[in-house]
Parts: sequence; structure tokens; C-alpha cells
Amino acid sequence: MEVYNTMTRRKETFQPREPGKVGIYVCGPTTYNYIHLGNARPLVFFDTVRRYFAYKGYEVLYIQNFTDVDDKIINRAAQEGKDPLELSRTYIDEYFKDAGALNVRRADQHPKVTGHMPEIIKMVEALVENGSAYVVEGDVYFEVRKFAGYGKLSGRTLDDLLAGARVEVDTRKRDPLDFAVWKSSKPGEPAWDSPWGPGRPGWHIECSAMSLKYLGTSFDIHGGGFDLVFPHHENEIAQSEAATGETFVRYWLHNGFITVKEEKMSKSLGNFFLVRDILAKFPPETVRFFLLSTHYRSPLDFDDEKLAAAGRGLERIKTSVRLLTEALAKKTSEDTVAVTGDLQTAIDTLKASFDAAMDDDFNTALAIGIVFELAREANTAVQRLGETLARADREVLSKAMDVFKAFNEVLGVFKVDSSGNMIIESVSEENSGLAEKLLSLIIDVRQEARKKKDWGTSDRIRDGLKELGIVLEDTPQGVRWKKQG
RNA sequence: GGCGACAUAGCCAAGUGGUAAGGCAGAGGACUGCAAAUCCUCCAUUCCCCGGUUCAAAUCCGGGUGUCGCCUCCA
Repeated sequence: MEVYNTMTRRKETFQPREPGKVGIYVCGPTTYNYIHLGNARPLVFFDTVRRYFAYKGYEVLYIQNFTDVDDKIINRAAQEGKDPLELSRTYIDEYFKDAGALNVRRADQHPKVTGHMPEIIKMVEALVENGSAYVVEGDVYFEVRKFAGYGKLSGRTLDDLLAGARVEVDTRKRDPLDFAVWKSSKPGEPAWDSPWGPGRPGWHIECSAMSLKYLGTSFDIHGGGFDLVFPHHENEIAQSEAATGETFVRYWLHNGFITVKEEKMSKSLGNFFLVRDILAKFPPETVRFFLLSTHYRSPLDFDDEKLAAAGRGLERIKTSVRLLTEALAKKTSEDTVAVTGDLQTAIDTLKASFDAAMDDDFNTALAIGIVFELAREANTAVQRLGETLARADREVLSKAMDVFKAFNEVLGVFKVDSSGNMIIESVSEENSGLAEKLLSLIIDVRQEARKKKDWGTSDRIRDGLKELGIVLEDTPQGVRWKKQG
């Protein structure tokens, strides 16, 4: 398995710290707003990474934090006249709603800054004690010149960084690039007691303290968006390695940006789209599918048209799963002549290709191409079937279904019900019972009209239902209906 | 100013030396009462431009052009 490591800027063979196990830490959101699509990309991507490791048989420990104390939260709370900690609690709840809709599994732990003050303070103390950090009037700064490797992740030297620096001059700092690991608090701000007086952690230190707590030193994978490379991850490395004397992380993975009209989607540009607003217009499967349809390190341009095109593609895959389900519901015949031989041959090849694609730095775009090929092979096979199903064919089709399920286990596009089947219909409302009965009544009436070749009535019903989002398909086996994807 | 990434059909997109995956859209055909769905066929002699290396380059090297990003909060 090969992964692209930002630290070395090339693909490397993945070798876990401990065989058969993988520890992953992903930087989660600072909770002062609903998440936007740019935030959703790393969530969905790293959820897929985690799923793939599990699929490969690894024991995965997956940690994603919430930064729930921070200047941005404090400012936002002040604007709204709310308590900062209350504000972040609210957005953490909302985060889980959006992430859950996108079928992102909960991490094994979701540590919060507020729950880890002792660990953070202890780490700051260690940095002060060994001379990596210094105290000024209740603030504690990390001294970048004391850490020889500073800049190794972002590939820049201190002088490079200084040359273009737009940092405000703070005469209390020994170097303009020194950064706060502990900040003294102003009256009214959330504060915790520390050896340096009341204050709160600087940005960066929480991820170091929490990842080390749950994963230990030299853990396997640390992930996040490319914009975290500098300064966030660079500073995490400096702090962590200065404190522990050991390599912080083995592999650094960073996802590219979502763009809008080719420009980065970001809060400061104001061109962001909230996940919940997008979900009001598109099914969550489509959004997840769209996010995975491009390699994670490439930029992904968002607009409604592109999302709609992704949705139409996804419809093909849904249809194929539906056709397979219907075929498997047929009665078994004693026929010994199998007609699905080609599918049989294709399955193993496609499965191997899928794994190879994912093994190559999580190439979900290629992997999705393979899912489409499986769909075509399965559709072709299903088309050759008669009224009943030979045993051999049943075996092949159910194997094909299993492969679809395995692919979905990794990509996570469709939610899965309690018996492990993919949920491909977006129906299942509470009152769907009545709705379905009404629908089947209407379909019966239409069938009677069709028998009488009353095409006027028949088409009027079909067109009318289409306007309501119900698509009817007349097949030799009867009428099939589905909700418009 | 410093550093870096990318440039493949109408659109999206994979492909790091061996002769252009896949999807959307489009055209034709099979099937259908008509549709829809599905299947089949077609849709880049060519991968931003110019040089070079090589038997062979979208893929490597040099130069150019363009777009984007980081250096400040951001996923």
C-alpha cells in the first residue's frame, strides 16, 4: 500500500508502527459555525481511509478532535451574546448531524480541548522546562529557533518564512515566528488555572496533547486539509518533538481544497456552502459520491451542475443494485445452464482492480470507475436471465452483490440496514406505508388502462407521477417505480 | 517577493516511459404502445505551447504560457 506523505513529498510504502494496527488522527473543526463543504471533504475522505484500513483487516484507532476553545469561538460568542462554551457545544451537536448524514462514522474518540486541560498544561510545562518555550506576562511562547527541524513539513526555512511574513510585530516575542502555546485570558474570557496564571491553550497545542494521549508517539497517520500544513501541523511537530524527543507522526496526509469557480472555498472569502444547505437540494449519497469522485489531493470545483451530474452517474449504480436485488428474488430453477459466466470472470478482476486503486494512495476516482464497470457487467448478466434463476446464476449474482457491498463498505456512499443491505431508495418516511399502498393502487389502475390500450390515461398517470418525483418503468416483468434520485 | 501544485474530449476525471480508464452530456441501434431503465456502437491519431532525451513520452528534462494555493484565521 502506498500513501503520499507530505513530509517527503512522495508516495511511500505504508508500514504501520505496529503490524496489523493503524492509528489515525484527523484535525476536526473549530466549533463556531455549521460545517461547510470544504470542511466535509477531509471528513469524508479520512472516513474512507479509515474504512479502507478496516476493510484490509487492520485494527484501526481513529481519533478526531474538536477545538472547542479558541479566539474565533470567543469572538463569535461575544457577537451573539452567548457563552463561548455553550456555543461550541451547540455546534458540536450540529456537526454530528451533518457528518452523520454524509455517512461519516463516529471516531473512536472525539476529544475536546476543554476535557484535556491537565494534559495540555503538562505539555506546556515540559516545553518551558526543557527550554523550548518561554514565559512572558502570563503567555507562553514556543521558540522556533530552538527547534532545528522547524519548517520541515512545509518545506521552508525560517528565513523563507520570515521573508514573506505578514505577522504583526510583537516585541515580547524573541522571534516573530514564535507562537503561543498558552495565552493569558482577559476578564470575561474562558480561563483555566495554570502555573502562568489564568488562561487558555494556544491553537496547535491541543492537537499535540490529545493525539499523543490517545495514539502515543510516532503514530501512523495525521490528516487534515492542505491549509493546515502551515502553520498548524508545522507547529504541532515542533511542540511534540521538542516535548517528547521522538518523531511525532509517520505519515502526513493532506487533502486538497474544494473550490468555487476555481477559487478556494473559505470562510474568509465568504464563498462557502454549508453542508446542510447542500443537503436540502441533493441526497447525501450524491454529495459523498461527488466528494470521492476526484482524487483527494486534487482540487475539486463545486457547483450545482457538477453535483447533479454526479447524481446522474450514481443513479446508474443504484439501478444496477436494484436490478440485482430483483433478479435474486426470482424463483430458483433446476436449469443447469448458467448464463452469467462473463460476470463470474469479471468479478474477481474488478475486485482486484478496486483494491489496487485504493492501495495506490486511496485513488477513489479510479475505484469508482471500477464500480461502474461492475455495474455494466452485472446489468448485462441480469439482462440474459429468464423467468427463473439457475443455481449457478444465483451464486454468481449474489457474489456480485457481495462485491457491491464490499465496495460500499469502503466508499460508504449508501447507508446500510441492519441486515447489511445497501439502502438505495430515499423513501422510508414514517408514512410510506400508506403512500406505497396508494401508489400500488394507482399503478393497478394504470395497468388496466394499458390493457385496454388507453394510452391517454396511462400516460397521464405516468407523467403526473413523474411531476411528483415518482418514476414508473414498464418492464416485461411488470411495473417498477422509484423515487427520482 | 519567497515556496509549491496543477494544465487530458462540450463538462467531470483516471492514467509517471510502451501506444489515452470511467462518468455526465450528445448521436445511432436493440428493447418498448410510447417512454423510462438496460445493453450494443460511435464520440481525444492525441494529452497547454516550444525544444530535448529515448527504439518508444500525456508520462522524463529544459524553456515558455496560464490557473490555483501556501507564506495571516481557514479543511
